[in-house]
Amino acid sequence: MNRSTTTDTRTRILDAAEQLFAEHGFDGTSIREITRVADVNVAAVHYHFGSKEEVLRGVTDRVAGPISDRRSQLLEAAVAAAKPENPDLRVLVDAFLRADVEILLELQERGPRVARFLGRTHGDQTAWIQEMAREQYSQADDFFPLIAAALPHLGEEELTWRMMQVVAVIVHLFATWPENGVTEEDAPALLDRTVTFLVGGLQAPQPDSTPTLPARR
Amino acid sequence: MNRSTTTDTRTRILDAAEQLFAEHGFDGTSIREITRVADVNVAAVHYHFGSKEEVLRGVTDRVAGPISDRRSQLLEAAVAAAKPENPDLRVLVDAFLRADVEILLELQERGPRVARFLGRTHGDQTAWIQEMAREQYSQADDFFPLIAAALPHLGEEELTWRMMQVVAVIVHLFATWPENGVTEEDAPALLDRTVTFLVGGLQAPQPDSTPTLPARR
DNA sequence: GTCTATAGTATGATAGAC
DNA sequence: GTCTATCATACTATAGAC
Repeated sequence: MNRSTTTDTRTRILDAAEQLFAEHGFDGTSIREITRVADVNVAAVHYHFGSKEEVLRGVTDRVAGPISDRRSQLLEAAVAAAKPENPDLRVLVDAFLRADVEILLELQERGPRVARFLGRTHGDQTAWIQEMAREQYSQADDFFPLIAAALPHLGEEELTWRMMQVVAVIVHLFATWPENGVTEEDAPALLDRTVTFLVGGLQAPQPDSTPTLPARR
Repeated sequence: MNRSTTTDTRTRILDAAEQLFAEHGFDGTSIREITRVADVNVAAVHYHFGSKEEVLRGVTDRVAGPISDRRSQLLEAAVAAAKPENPDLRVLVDAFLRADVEILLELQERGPRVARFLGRTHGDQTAWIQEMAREQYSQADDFFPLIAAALPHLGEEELTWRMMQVVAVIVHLFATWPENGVTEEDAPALLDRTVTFLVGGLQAPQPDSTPTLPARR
């Protein structure tokens, strides 16, 4: 009773693609490599997905769903717990990142693979891949007004710029996720240090000089 | 008197490769695409460089030299100006980033191309590309002890981790460098906001929880 | 749904004339 | 140093039998 009899073709393709995209990126992975790892035929990939692009979309979809749900939960909880006039930035940034980390832990040995897949996909500079990645994390935008309220000293343009750097750090965190995974015990420390660094950057004073784009006055 | 008569083959190959690697990355660029843009023959690339890998190395070498020199100068200046017992973190981080930005400005219309090339190369997760990129910026390590002295409240492991995030932000800054470039007037504001964010993160308190790897006591 | 076979094209690299 | 021609291999994708 080996893997190829217990798991259906579509899932085996997704598993193989997830691993290979994580290791070598989209351009660095060929359909034929996927078929070799998945132990399926070339035609099977085109039957189930239609193209290499759609395989990437399939892998992304499978991963984004659970994370998205969890993030929504944590956002709701953060909103419920927040004192509207005195929002706690640390709690917000923590909730933002916690969804990913918790899902990665739940995925067990698949966690590192998914972490690096996310790092690769969100770090990719190819236009359509970037769009796809952002689409699937659009509800992350819901955090923006809350974080903005916690940082009243920042202009809107400055905050937007800083949030992009926050995302860059998180993406880098995933891209360099330890191959052996992160244990349940280590996760809180990882969250703690990351949130501490990001909150420090976010809370820095508004720079004196005029930003490149017109900031809110 | 067109370009192909005024510029030698080797340089035309480097120019084309720099542009294409910046736009599509290493895996996304083929030698034949390079030859089309450079208006040279396939064999010329192999004559001058030997392989696609060596072309990337050639582009990196050409770009790294001037930046490396400038960074050394700025480091020296920062050391000379520093009060040994009270080092100014902001000056150090500024000097670290300023070398790249100044060279990019001097490169004029080639600047955005080089910025994105650097972003791509340093963001690439492929092992040999990562090694190559780090090799060429090894003198960046000279900043470490100075920055460490300015942050005595951080354990060594925590500081190492934070410096990796600093580099990640800078790499992301380059990868998303505006296509139209950054004007001489905008550069100070860009430096200012980036340094402000990074210094904020670096100066955040040491996290309470035990880090993943043993920290210095 | 799964397979073989193959079309049609692109790839990195090299040999050898000039 | 530069070129044409070509090798050997890889690629995405599809047609058509079962």
